[in-house]
Amino acid sequence: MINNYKTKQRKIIMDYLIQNEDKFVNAEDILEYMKRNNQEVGLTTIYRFLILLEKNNEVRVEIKNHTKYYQYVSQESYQHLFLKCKTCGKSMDLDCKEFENINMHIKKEHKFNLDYNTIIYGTCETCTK
Amino acid sequence: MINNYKTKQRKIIMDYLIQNEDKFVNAEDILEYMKRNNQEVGLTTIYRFLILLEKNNEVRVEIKNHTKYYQYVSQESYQHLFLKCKTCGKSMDLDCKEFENINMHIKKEHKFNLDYNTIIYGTCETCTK
DNA sequence: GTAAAATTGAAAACGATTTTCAAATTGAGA
DNA sequence: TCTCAATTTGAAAATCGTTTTCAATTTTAC
Repeated sequence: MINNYKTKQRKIIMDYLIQNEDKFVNAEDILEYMKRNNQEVGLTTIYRFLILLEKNNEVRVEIKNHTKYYQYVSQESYQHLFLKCKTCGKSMDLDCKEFENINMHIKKEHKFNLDYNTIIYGTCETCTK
Repeated sequence: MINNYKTKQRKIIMDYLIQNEDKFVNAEDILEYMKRNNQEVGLTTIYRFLILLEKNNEVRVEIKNHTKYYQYVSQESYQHLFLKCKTCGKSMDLDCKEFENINMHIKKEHKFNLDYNTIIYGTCETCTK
């Protein structure tokens, strides 16, 4: 949660990301929002800021068709596993309790510390049928 | 395990992937191997075959710096979680027994069927220090 | 053996992202 | 508040992995 929102442009981008916390958006989505709202933010600036957010673990990242999609993650200090259906895109957090078990097992037995905001892919019940 | 290896080109690519089962390789790696061994396989063919293998769940896929890397997975019918250190690249399968618990929990409580060969990222013990 | 289907590969196109570089903005210290 | 250094911005150009195109070749089915 480093203070990266000093400039007008970054504040606007952050607003958009927070407004759309429930979905994954890409640079183009952000640019279009800017245009619709007559905000002046260049595409280059958007890309640069997204890279910064990624480095700071403030977003989940997903790549689809050679395009990066971002989802803002509010509680930066809170570690998650995140389930996502490859078919319909539906997604959910793995509840904290179960996550702790998995995390502990992996830490103790496999000597790995899971990343923040890892996305695990699968297929949801509806799409499985 | 569909029979996609009818042609000379595909056989050579498969040989290379199986030889390098322990690492992730990209299209360029495969092309260079071809050149070194005076095999005639075009880059387009390599890309096309990799897309096919991905569709058939015969490879694990990882994207790094806008480049796709592939790792051949021998037992196609066997579902894995795969841990990978983001820093040093070291990786390992999550052992079957523990995986079953996680898989069951996710299936029952969250109504999700995990993908084959999902990669989970983290940091290994050495790199954490 | 023959026609249809699938595969190949060189070249061109694509397109998301990054780089460049000069101008504008912001921050820190006087 | 002024000043200079550091950071940020953005338009345009470059990058580069991947995909498309299309004609030629190979494979398959009957």
